[in-house]
Amino acid sequence: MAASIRDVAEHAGVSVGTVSNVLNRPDVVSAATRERVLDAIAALGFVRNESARQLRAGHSRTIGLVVLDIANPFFTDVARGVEDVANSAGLAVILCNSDDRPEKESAYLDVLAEQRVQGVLITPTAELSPHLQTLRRRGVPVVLVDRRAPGPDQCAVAVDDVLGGRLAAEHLLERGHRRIAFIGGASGLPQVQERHAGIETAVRDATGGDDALVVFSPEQLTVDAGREAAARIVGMPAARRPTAAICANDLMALGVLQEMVRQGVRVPDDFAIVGYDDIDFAASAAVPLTSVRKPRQALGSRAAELLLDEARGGEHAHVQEVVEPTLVVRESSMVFRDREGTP
Amino acid sequence: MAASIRDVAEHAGVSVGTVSNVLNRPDVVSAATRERVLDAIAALGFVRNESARQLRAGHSRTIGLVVLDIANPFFTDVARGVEDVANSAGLAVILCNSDDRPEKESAYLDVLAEQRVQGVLITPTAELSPHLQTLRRRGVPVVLVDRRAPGPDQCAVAVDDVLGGRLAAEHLLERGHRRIAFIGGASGLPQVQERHAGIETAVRDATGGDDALVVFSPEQLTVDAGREAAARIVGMPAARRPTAAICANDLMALGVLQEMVRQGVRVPDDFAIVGYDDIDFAASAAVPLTSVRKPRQALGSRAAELLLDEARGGEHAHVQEVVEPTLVVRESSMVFRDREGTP
DNA sequence: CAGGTCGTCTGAATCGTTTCACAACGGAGG
DNA sequence: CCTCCGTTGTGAAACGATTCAGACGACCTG
Repeated sequence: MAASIRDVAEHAGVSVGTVSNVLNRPDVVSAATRERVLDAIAALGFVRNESARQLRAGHSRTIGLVVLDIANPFFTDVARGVEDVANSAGLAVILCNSDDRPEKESAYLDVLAEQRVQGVLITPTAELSPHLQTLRRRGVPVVLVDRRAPGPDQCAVAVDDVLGGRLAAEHLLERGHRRIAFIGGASGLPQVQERHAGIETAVRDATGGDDALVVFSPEQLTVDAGREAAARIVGMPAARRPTAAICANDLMALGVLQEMVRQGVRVPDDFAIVGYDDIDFAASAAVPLTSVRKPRQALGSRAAELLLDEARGGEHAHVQEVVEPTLVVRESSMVFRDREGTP
Repeated sequence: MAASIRDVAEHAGVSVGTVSNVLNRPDVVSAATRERVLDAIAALGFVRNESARQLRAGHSRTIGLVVLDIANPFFTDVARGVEDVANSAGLAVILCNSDDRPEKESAYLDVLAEQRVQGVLITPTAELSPHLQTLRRRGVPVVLVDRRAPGPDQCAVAVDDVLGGRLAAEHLLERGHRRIAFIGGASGLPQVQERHAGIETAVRDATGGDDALVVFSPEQLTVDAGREAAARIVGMPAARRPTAAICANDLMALGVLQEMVRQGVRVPDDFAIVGYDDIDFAASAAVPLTSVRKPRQALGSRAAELLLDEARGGEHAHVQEVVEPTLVVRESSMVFRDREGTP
């Protein structure tokens, strides 16, 4: 059906080797011949067959990216960072969505192995899949994204989530909150556990105990889960009810915000909310969300750079980067006096 | 490096043909031999080489999906629909983001052609790229998503955006609005133009003229663009200032909402907003957005089904589907009396 | 017992590209 | 005129899986 390099060769009256040279090393072929070959290519509508190239080369010109939740804008921003770097290196990205489910993750890792991707970028589910180990044993570089490496034999670009949790908690504690909810997930993601730990430390430092912290662990880290948690908070007796919440991600924070508003709870006057990730929608919520900012796109591009370096071969020093998040204070956690500038 | 089918054959003491049979037609090989081959596969950690399969097969086991803006949750929802269908057919999806730029789109179409994808799903930029025609001439099925087909020789799953625009406009007109802004894009996307046309019709039917409609055409359909348009609206003299806006998508609507709130304009009491697409974030905005709902995920899955049907070969009747959107009324367009239930 | 059938396995051809050793040619230098 | 060299171009051997015609027994049937 499709024209092959051989058809082009015949049409141009040269050998297949020459056509290949025109394609890959145009300088070694004379201008006249090159012209003829190029004409033939245009005439036949020839398009290189990547499969054949890859077969010969032993590897493909793609990398895999496996994320936890494609519906979370955090990950689309990461993906964009990855894409930019990969594209300028002439690589395509195969984007896979594990939905935080180990089976889906494993299935995708198998697909990527069969595709002979040059490397895999992954924000893994709670447990590191054995398929990841297998991949690495086969010599496929794997870089963890938004997750610390388990050892020094692997690259990772992570965020200091203990610090992130601490920043969020200290911010609320400074504003006088003494009953704070942490709305995290039950999946056991270390990122979330670290945030929890950071919050606990800050709370303990400020109050001398854990009593000020109420933990909610919904199944998933979604907007709906945030809504439900908010409903439960509103239903608590006033004496024990938290006055603020730190959410494990902005999706949940938006859910909390929405439910609070729906129930007539004023944000931030009656209830303060701090999110995590600082996705764009956090700033565009009608009550803009205070959030712990991670460099979303940079996370992706940096991880991709490390992956490409490792894939390029040569000496490669594994790097475990941990970037520090910052707190972006917006209206959702400002008590009224702050807005007015009076003490 | 990696074990090939030949290594497996040697290790198991059989021919390569037999190994291939174990992989593809396990029933034609005796249980004993199958066992031996399976053991060898496990022992060597053999993983099929997709490139070789594809080369032989003449096509890959992937489809391409090209979207206008991966940061827009509308498209991630579409992508999820595509993914579900593709995965259960054993196909992988290569997700490409054109950013509404024809050059990027063309570049990605070239990549997809080289990958010998089984088909391409695309929400194209304003002009249909010649690369699309080329693809189709090469026999690669192309299905348009959220865009009408230019002719009957092609599948498409579109939305009746004239109706969508009309629904949005009638809703506002019924509530008494007589100066309405349409915040669309300058890129010339037919979807947006149709919405515009539907709005114009409704306005003309209700008021007998075009005077009630003010059109804004920002460069892009983003949150920021929405914010800027809102700022311009607020800056207009009260006599000419619209009392409501219909936005070409929810991203812009969220931007408008945010800026209005920031400027102290009450939504919906002082200004009503209607978005388009009904992304999840529309409902979770603190002033929940009225929006024109499109079946986002279904759009993707239906398009993928059509593509697979066409790719499967056999007789395939091209289908141009046009689904009807519905208006989801939420708070952002409810005037106060509506909320209270009084006329 | 010849001939046929069935189940199982083999081996070679094939897909389209890249790569590399080598051939052909022309010109420069001796 | 011969040799040497650089420039171009050739052609065949990979890469790894699939497929298909056919080999080979074993078994059945008339």
